[in-house]
Amino acid sequence: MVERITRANGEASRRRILDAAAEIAGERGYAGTSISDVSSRSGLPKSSIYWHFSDKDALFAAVIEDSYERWLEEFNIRVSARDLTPQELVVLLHDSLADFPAFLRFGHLVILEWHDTELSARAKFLDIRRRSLQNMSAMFERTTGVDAPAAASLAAVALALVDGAFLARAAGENTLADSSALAAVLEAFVDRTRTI
Amino acid sequence: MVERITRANGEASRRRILDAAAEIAGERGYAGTSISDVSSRSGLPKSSIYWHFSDKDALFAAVIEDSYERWLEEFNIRVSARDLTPQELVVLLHDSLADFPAFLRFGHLVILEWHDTELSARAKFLDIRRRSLQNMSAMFERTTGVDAPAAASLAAVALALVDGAFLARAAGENTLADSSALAAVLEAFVDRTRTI
DNA sequence: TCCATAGTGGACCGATCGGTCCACTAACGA
DNA sequence: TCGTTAGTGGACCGATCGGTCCACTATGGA
Repeated sequence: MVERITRANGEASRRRILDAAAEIAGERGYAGTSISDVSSRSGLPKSSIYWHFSDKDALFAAVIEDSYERWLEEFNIRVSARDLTPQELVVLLHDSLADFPAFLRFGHLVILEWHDTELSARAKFLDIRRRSLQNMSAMFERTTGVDAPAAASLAAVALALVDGAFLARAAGENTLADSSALAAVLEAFVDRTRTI
Repeated sequence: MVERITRANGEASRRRILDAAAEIAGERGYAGTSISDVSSRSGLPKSSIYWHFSDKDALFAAVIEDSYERWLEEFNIRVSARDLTPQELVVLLHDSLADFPAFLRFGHLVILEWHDTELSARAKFLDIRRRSLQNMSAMFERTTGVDAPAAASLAAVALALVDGAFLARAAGENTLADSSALAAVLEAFVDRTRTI
């Protein structure tokens, strides 16, 4: 039995739905995004959305996964398999997220949004954050030479700075639009950590 | 003509509505909070809500203003009219926001949430942020002795750290639950700024 | 005491919500 | 060529949305 070839139309439609949903969800959050909105922005009827995804929860879980993968792909290109110092990493994170903001915008929203039933999208995003913190921590241990607890603290601070700067951008403030300020902060903190 | 005394019941109801709305809005955001939810949590009928507030937009604008004032009152007690260094301020901000999270939770949500019509709550929160940044900047100029641009950069970094740490707490991470890490970061950055 | 008014209770409105159903088309394998 | 199936179009569902309306109660001032 030959592997069934997926119809070109089906895959393309799934893409259009995910793109439209990611766009709107990054602007309005889970509760603020209606299936009808996704339908009209993607140009596909609601029945197509429910054919590709079982329900709203599953759709937005797929949106998180998909937009994360698309951002990660771009990010990995910029990293190009090097090990990075905290200040290098924070610059790459900041700049790549400024170019592909949909992923983190929706991510931040689902962190803050609670619902009666736990959202799959939220669980997925929290898992991505947890793994990212671990990766950053391990990398910082190698590139700065500090011990594991100090590296974990560095990672937490780096993530907080990136999140905070992203929020400031969303608020229309240009105070941290330049990533060099973040790098300077982390460099000072790394030096302080090393000398103690 | 004697000033008309407001009925005790009316003011108390307004309070209950604002408290209920702030609670739910901090969990679900603007779009995710329905007037029916506010009605049942406050125990007052919808007609009472619409008697006290003209519409949903006005209600949540009042929620931002009110929850800000209540947090600010508590914060000012802790500050006790001193001038603070960046590291002192960030600790007080972090801890007071951990104790009164409703204000910033909803604030972050309305930063990220967009709507067809600009939300009054969002505009109010952005204005509060702007004024806070100015106040922090002026204070840091006095307490650290750096020049105005450096003080503004310090304020932006301090705010980003507080926002980022708050988001990490909302995500259930305890990596930055202790505010001393934030203080250490800012102290290192202040020293670095001074010596340049 | 009696009227004016602040505020409550609840039925009700049209629009929209998430989701279902089913007829239908187009492309594929046999 | 023909039957199967992936995928589309659109009508439709009950529930809930933000908001309105109005009868009603309770209270304070005259």
